[in-house]
Amino acid sequence: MVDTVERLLNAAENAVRARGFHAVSFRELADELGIKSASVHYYFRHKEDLGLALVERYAEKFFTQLEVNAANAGTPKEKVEAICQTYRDALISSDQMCLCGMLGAESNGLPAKLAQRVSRFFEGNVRWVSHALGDTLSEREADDKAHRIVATLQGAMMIATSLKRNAVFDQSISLIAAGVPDE
Amino acid sequence: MVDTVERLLNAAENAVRARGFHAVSFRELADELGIKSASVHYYFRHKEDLGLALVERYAEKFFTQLEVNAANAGTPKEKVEAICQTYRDALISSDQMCLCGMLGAESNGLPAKLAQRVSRFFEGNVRWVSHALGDTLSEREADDKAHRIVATLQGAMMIATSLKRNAVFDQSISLIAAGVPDE
DNA sequence: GTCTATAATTTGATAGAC
DNA sequence: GTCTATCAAATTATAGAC
Repeated sequence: MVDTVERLLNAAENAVRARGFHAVSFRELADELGIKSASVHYYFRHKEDLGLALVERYAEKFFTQLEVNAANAGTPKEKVEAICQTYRDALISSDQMCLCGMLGAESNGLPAKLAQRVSRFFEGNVRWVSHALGDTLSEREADDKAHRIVATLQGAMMIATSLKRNAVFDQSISLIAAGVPDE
Repeated sequence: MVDTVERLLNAAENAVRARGFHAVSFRELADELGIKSASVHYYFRHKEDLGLALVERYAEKFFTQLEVNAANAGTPKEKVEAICQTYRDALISSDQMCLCGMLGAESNGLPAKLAQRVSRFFEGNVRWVSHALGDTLSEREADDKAHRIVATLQGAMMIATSLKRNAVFDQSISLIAAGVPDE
């Protein structure tokens, strides 16, 4: 049997990405694992702790996978394609939007520390893209473009989820790489 | 004294845009208005009814304002600038993201009818932009571009909200109009 | 680690008086 | 239209036995 913490995080990530932080309860997660809600509290004393662990694990996995996808990317365009691919996998494989996209939307209703951790995820995203764009652009241009790319990826996931059509994601991001220098 | 329904919708829209549908309660809204939660149920029997009224009013206001902002827009570029301005006003004036952006994220956790109404909002958005792009583009190109523009606007609002920096919205969308035909 | 039991609060919702 | 009163269920969380 897999580690209980991991099973818990899996169930919680799934539930939060589908319905949001406030719509997920300890009891529901416990039921899914066949344990009691008191046992969930044993691993995560407060719901905020669970949220933090969730984002921590998600961010780690995301950036690790991003490095894998970008390993053979030389040009800025290839690097941007790599992050698009990383986002795409997150959506397509689970049919759910980004954990941080969900939590970012709910931001003002989350415990402060959790909201802050989520915003760090986005800062990391933007920094990665901005750096990937290379130095053919001014710092300001790269920063604007990076913000736009991350915003488009996140918005595309949300809208694809709402419309229940994953193809919308591909449509929305199809033109991203076109605007990026091919070296 | 303003109409109670309107005050209720104002309070609810504010709360939902800040924290999400599930994080808002009838009692909280009642307290804000100085009435009892039973009275809220008098106007909206079920929470789903409140949600539907919220989106209905939001969409109506949005598209009305969009037509106002686009009244003197001739070129595709000017029309796209008009929808960017409409989004911008929604974010800046209230420091909150789009009601439908929030509900779209929570989509899988909402009553089916409500989720469907939200998706209609996005379809309307995309259709408007696609039409605004004119016929210098192929239908497919216009559709892709429209999806991307709406996705970018929504994602930009979410990320600006998470980072608590409205300037991020302007940064993210600053390059949108540049890619649109100037006639 | 997992459980039972339970506390304290909140939630959506309804019945019925005024 | 607004209220009091109330319900049944759900929620986060804790104490303490095994």
